[in-house]
Amino acid sequence: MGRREIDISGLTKQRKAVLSVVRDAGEHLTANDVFMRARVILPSISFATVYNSLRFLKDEGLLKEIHLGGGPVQYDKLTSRHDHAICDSCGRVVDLHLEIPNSVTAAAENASGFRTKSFELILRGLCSDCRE
Amino acid sequence: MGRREIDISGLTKQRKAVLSVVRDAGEHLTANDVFMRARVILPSISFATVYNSLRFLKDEGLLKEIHLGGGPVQYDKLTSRHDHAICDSCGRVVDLHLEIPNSVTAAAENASGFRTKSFELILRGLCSDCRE
DNA sequence: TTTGGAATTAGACTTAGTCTAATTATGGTT
DNA sequence: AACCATAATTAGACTAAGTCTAATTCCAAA
Repeated sequence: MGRREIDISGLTKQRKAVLSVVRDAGEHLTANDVFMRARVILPSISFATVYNSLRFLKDEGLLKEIHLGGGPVQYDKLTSRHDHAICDSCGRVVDLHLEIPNSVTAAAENASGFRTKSFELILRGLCSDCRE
Repeated sequence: MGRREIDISGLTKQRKAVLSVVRDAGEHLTANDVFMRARVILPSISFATVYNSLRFLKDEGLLKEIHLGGGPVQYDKLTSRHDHAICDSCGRVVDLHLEIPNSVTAAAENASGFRTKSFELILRGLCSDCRE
């Protein structure tokens, strides 16, 4: 419904490089990580272009920004709705695919008076490694 | 259970000032807001002390840090578990008191293998003002 | 092939927060 | 009261992350 079609082939080579860096990464990347890796593909790419491209690609729905306490913003190739767990000790971030009941989001809309665009549950705790 | 007792009267005057600023505020404050207001009470207080005090008070459980996408960290006098809604357009943050079913947090622990210390649902959308 | 808008670039700039080293305050002991 | 050890505070330099600006380059359509 209403979701605009994206023509990836029409992206500039810089945007294609940035997108492929995020898509090829096994984990979430910071803007700086993306910059480092994009330079391997396209040595002349600038820092600002990486930021611009990440914003553009996010606005187009081709990738997702994740904002978690403390550190820098991370970029995620997984664009469908999902949640995150963060380890308080080592900072590891894990994707979670939780079913949040409609009753919860309905209550949230109701209580806030907001029109929901997205929602996310964030769990903070200790990962299995950090618990010993 | 096991929650250590806090003796507020034993706080330094700087920490008391910082705490009272957060407690007297109607809304969430950034560290800079706190600094500005604390200076009214205690003109000699330094920026670093505000940061140190906020960290100390957070560690003692006397206030809560809230990290939301983009902007600076905000400080909240409300220390019990609760959720937040953020307006994508004006940045307004509203506290929500949602009941998150145990089944959801259990699924999150299960899927992540994390030991949960806290969790929060963040709703992003448009507040009633910004929807016109 | 010119031209106008969009994208890119380099680098200065800003914001938010941390770190360090020197100083000051506090509580316990004699 | 004087002394000591420890903790807290201070000023200001520093860092990290990201934004902004102005000049340049690219590209598609006339």
